[in-house]
Amino acid sequence: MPELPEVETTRRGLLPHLVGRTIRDVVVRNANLRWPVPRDLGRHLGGERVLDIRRLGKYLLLDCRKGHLLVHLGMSGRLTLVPKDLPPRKHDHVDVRLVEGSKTLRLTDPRRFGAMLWLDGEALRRLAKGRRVAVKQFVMNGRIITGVGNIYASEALFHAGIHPQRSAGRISAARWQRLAESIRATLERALAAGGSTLRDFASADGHAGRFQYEFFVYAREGEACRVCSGPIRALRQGQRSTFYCPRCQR
DNA sequence: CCGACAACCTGTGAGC
DNA sequence: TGCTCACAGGTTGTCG
Repeated sequence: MPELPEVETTRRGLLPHLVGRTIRDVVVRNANLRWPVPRDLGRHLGGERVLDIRRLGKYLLLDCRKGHLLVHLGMSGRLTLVPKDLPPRKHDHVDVRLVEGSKTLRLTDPRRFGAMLWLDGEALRRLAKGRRVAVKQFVMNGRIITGVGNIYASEALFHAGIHPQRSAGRISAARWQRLAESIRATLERALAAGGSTLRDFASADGHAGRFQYEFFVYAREGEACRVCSGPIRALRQGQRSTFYCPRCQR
């Protein structure tokens, strides 16, 4: 019966058992859910550590370094920790096995309206295929990626070495993967620094953020690139300012 | 823009 | 007991 309270209850139940744990591999017994479960899920997830578990609406996201495991419980799905040698029953479609410990994360779903997908650079590349919109506007599109705004789009593109005006559909798979990881890493570093304060942001206890001191490009027009020493440039895309290094970003 | 509806699939309970 | 039917938490895409 997974409506929001059920999904959130699942998230809270899994959190203390999964965060910090490393995934060994994945067993897909039946890939026929709402969308096919990727056969190579184990290749992506094997060796990845679960950094956090988040909920977006009724979707669950297991955050890892290289991507995110998206789970939807559909109409009849359950995500439970079971003893690792418990034999699978009829509707136990996927097991996510952990490196140490005695538990396995098991997806059960009789009606198979649920979903389990791996979100990474390759997923972004597929969404971007054929699209001529600039990559910066693409990553800021809330229907594609949630939560990437103007500052962090510029910073992440710099770290991925991608020019902000490049068409989203003209970026190679390897560079999409680099960008996906760079977005996650940039957001995490900014979070650790308490966010960025340009003029008005303050945290709940009234303190300014500190990430603005770690900017590589944002609001640094004319200053020296911290990597190549060339001048940082600015431009406008869709009424928003963009900062980039023309030498480091292609 | 909206609402209606179909599609995906299995299990359960009601009614005959 | 056994069969058929309606209906069940969700999401997405199409049609009017």
